[in-house]
Amino acid sequence: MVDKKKETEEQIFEAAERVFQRDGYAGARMQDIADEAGINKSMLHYYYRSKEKLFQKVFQEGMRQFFPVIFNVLSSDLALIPKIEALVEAYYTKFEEKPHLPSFIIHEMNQHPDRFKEFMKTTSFRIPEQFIKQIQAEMEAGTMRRMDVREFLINTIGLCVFPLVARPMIEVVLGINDEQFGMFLEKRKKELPKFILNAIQK
Amino acid sequence: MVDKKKETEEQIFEAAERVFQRDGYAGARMQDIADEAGINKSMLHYYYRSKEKLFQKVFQEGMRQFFPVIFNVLSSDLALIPKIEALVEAYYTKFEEKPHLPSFIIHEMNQHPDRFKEFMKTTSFRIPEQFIKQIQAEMEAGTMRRMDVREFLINTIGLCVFPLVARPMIEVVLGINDEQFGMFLEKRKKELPKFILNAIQK
DNA sequence: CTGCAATTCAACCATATGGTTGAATTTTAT
DNA sequence: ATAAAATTCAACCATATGGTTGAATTGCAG
Repeated sequence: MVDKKKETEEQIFEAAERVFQRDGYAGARMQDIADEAGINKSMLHYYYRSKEKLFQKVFQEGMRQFFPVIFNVLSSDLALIPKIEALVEAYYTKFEEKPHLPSFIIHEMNQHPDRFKEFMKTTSFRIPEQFIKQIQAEMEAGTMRRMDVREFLINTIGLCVFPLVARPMIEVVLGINDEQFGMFLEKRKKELPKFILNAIQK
Repeated sequence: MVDKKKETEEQIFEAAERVFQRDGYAGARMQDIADEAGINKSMLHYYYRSKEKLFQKVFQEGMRQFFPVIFNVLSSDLALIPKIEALVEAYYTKFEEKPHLPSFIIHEMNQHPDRFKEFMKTTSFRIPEQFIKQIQAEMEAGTMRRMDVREFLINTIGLCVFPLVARPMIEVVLGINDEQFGMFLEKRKKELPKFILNAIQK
């Protein structure tokens, strides 16, 4: 019966993930989460005491999916070029399942910047030391133009994330539909690394 | 009295702008808007019939500030390099006054993508023809590497916008505070054009 | 089979929220 | 001064929403 308990708890959590990521904290309804989980509202409070607590879990789990995707790749042993290719690839495959995650993180971090910063610090999400050294080595060796590593990282992440959070805008400006957007991202997987590599080449 | 009327209507609108852009549609409270405007709730409904209607105005005005910033610069007569510099400059000075505008637009466009797309179409926000021709000319002349114009535009906008919507994340990852973030953007005004120009150079 | 713990559900409660009304007061244009 | 418009205020309404409760049901160990 412990198994069954875990199962239900898990179902609720996954439902909460979908609803919160789609609607945001303020827009999410506990009833919607219950419906999505196929259970009754009382269960939500039986397992998680309040909307706030349930949200915290969803948000923190979202963070754990959002940042390690980047940092794990960054701290790998790959050379610069395959590393950037892997980073782009990781982004665009990871968020296929959870398309709302990037905009969710961005929206909620802006709603409660202090809480967000606190969480980032306690979980020690940092720029991997390994990556900083790698970039510096490339610059020393003259295989990459000199620039601020942080600036480079922000640009790279921004280039990956932006299309995912600006999807409706991109669809209308490019005059494409949802299906074609998928193709656009596929093509982008190949084009974006070129753009980034060109930007840092001497 | 027409003047006074306009004045109050304007005050309400500006208050609504601040509250909606900060809290989003779902998070905004009509009472908060009334307080912010220094008037009472009845006035909101006297001038704007409902939360929804007031929001529509705020959102549409936000769009008119967000897109023409880009498109006016893009369709100007500037050469490519000063144009990119002007674009970055325009972004980072424009949104100093309304720091929440970019994340507001992104959040709400994702909440109602169809409504958003409809609005974009009726107001005919498009990639300026002038700009497309300019880029193609550069590529013909061999002063720029061949790439998809749309891809180039999305990258440029993404690079401008991302820091503005990911501010808390950037502050914590770089270990800086709000004041230092301002300096970061100042420095970025100079660095970003270099990055972009390098990325499209042959 | 039985009793206990886990689980479910419907009904309910208190509050927040968007919205309305109408009368009283103030401001403004003429 | 007067009429029209603008503004304020308090009270009110209907609904939505987060949260609670207790009885009923289910599942499992003994």
